[in-house]
Amino acid sequence: MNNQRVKKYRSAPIREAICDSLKQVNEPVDYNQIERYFVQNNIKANKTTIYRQLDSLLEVGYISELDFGEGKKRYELKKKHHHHLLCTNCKKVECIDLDSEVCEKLHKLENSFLRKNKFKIKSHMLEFFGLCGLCQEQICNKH
Amino acid sequence: MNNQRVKKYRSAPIREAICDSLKQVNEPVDYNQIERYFVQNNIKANKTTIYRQLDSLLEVGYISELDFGEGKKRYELKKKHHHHLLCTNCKKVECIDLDSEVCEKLHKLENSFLRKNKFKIKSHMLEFFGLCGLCQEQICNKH
DNA sequence: GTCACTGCAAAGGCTTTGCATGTAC
DNA sequence: GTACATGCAAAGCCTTTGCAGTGAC
Repeated sequence: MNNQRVKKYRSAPIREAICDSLKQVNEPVDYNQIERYFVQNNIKANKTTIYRQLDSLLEVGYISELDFGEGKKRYELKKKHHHHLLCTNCKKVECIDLDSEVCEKLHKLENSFLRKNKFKIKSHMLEFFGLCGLCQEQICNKH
Repeated sequence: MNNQRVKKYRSAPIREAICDSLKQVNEPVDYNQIERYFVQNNIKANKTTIYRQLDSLLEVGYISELDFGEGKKRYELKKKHHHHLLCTNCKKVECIDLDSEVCEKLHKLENSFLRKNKFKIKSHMLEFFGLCGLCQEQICNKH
């Protein structure tokens, strides 16, 4: 039983433009931000095409898909495992690295799950929610 | 400036039924599972009403809303801070407690963000994805 | 000639909004 | 009589599907 479809990717301007748009920023972006990039750069593309090329990029593992519970997905270039800070006020997302001590603890933890819960961990998601510097100021000034 | 709307909740059978449905299970459930509970128990309720009462329950902090990137929300009775194991195959969600050492590390970390990134953490989300015991067996047997 | 790339229109899934009725306090 | 509880229909948002044309290999 061999399920591995071998898909031959061809040159695809839209796909490359999506990659460019993701390279522009250091944060996970949603569909709308990608569309905005296309408009600003005079690139015409259909919604369907963009979503399909995002799928292709996910398939080949060039990008990652993220969900912060906003009712939509975000995408970012795949890179070294990291985490995010999401400002619940302005919705800005920052990427952060955790110090290795914490990561090590998490990985040890994951192994222990296999023993205790018979659960084989494949990945985890650790995201932080709060207020970025700017929003803290703004909210304090309101009083 | 006082934004605090004082909402007086009245007796609401639908709201209570939602609570009952959540008490039945020890896992975060989605809208469909709540609806199924209603059908099974011969409770008639409109979709809108259910969603609105879920909002009310969120407002008063009786339940929590969760998002595992499934394109829908899950709800659970609010309880002591904990985390989840989500089986990527059968979609079952288990609640887990982390040992206090890990939690402490995470909280220390959160405080350090305020100093380093000027980011005031209000909450975090740590969820694990993998295969539950049953699915591991099933998938192994396939070969 | 197969299959990837693209577009258009439509549908699909989950959730929210608008409007209207009934009813508790 | 205000405002909460409920229902129905419709819309909204994000995403996917179906069908069809073009073009690369």
